[in-house]
Amino acid sequence: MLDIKLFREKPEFVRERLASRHGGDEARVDEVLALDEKRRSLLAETESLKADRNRLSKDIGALMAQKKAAEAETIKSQVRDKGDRITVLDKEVAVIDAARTEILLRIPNLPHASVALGKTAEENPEIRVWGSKPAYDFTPKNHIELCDKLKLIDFARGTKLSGSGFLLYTGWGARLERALINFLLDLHTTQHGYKEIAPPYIIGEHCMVGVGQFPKFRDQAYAVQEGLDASTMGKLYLLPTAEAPVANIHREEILAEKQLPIQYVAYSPCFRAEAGAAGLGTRGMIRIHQFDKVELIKIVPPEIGYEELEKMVNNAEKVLQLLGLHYRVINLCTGDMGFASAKTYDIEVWAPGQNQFLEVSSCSNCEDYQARRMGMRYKTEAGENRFPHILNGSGTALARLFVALVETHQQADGSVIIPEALRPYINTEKLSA
RNA sequence: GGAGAGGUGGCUGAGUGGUUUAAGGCGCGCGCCUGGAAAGCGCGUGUAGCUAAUCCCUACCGGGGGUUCGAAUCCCCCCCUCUCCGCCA
Repeated sequence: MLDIKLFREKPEFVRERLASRHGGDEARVDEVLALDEKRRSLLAETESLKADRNRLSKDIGALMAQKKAAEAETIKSQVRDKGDRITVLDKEVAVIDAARTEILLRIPNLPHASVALGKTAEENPEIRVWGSKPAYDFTPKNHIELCDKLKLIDFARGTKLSGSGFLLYTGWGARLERALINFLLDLHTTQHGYKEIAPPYIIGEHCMVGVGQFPKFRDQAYAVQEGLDASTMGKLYLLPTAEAPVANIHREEILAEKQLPIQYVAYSPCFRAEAGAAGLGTRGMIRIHQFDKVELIKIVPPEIGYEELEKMVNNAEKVLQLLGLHYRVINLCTGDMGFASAKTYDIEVWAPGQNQFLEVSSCSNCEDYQARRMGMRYKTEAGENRFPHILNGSGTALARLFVALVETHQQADGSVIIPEALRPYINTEKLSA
């Protein structure tokens, strides 16, 4: 969440930056400020009453020790009234506090100054392009046809098991998926300096709040089971991305500066309800309820947040380069950015069978927005506690990578050539029927 | 799932209703001492809120609620850890 001090000190700035996103949230700035002011004045009154009470209670203690029970009783009756008033005020403060927090949790991060102003995806600046669209002397097939013919995926039976939006990988398809996961994990651990993490796939609500999924996007998550809620965890949910557990690893901790930067890489399946999303219900692998992803997380001092973001994008690009895939990097404009992000690069890979670019990676610097929600800080050498920048990026998403791979490297006869870099993981040079 | 024991600062470990304003120790920082160091001695050493403020004040002893003038301490609910039993890949 945003720093409440920023609202007090630069309300105009906050309004303007919020308006540059989807718009609408800037109206909440005044609500926050009104609640904050109310809260502080109540707090001042409550705390001075508490100070009185503490002092008088101490006097009672002293009188009791001197066996002056009658005098003690006199003071007690005075204090009792203060106590009643304190109870009332405490409740008022709690209500206002909860309301203020509720609003703050629903206000998105502010876009970084370098982010282009814009409303829709059409206004996202293209940053760079790698390679070019591959040429074919035949009409390239789409992945659905290729996967059917090569029996990599059994779309019909996947739907039979779990409904539309779920995939059943079979034979070489399952093998290819596993090979890609291992390839990605090895690349990022051995070449890019990330530490491998295998997180739980079922996570507490507080993790979802921490990364900014909740409360706003609650309807996009799969809840595991009613009645299994724990008081400190809240309900349990299937993770929508490994970002949720992994970014939260150090929540409520104070890290030492020398521990930073921290770099984690984690494979996990990702579960998304995709309520109301376009493109679901159609066949294929582009938008599904469960897909695999290898996620990159960095926790870094604010000074290097943006250089680290550039490095992270490069780390993700390396995947596509090694697999011989054509892609472009775009910078999301203010109106197209995700909730918690201050700056986001998307990587889109070319899928010849679809004749379109597919988003396979989204790399964001959330600055201290998530760290505040999680209570994650680090102590500098000078002894100051600060919020670190938390970055997340896909390195990369699997189902669409699978699509781009088979569509790009397809041959006239419907077979698929496996790129050199992937062969150690799959033990074949070619997938054929 | 059942039974029992626990959860206190960076660590260790006291504390069963009132000089606890969380003792003592370790660690860490500063100072004294020293040719220099060790030892010794002295002072300091959590988080957050409020604030012009490192002063003061308020809150925080796993989490939440309650009793009381006053709760680390008493009561209730929950979470977690450990040991044993049960179940189990």
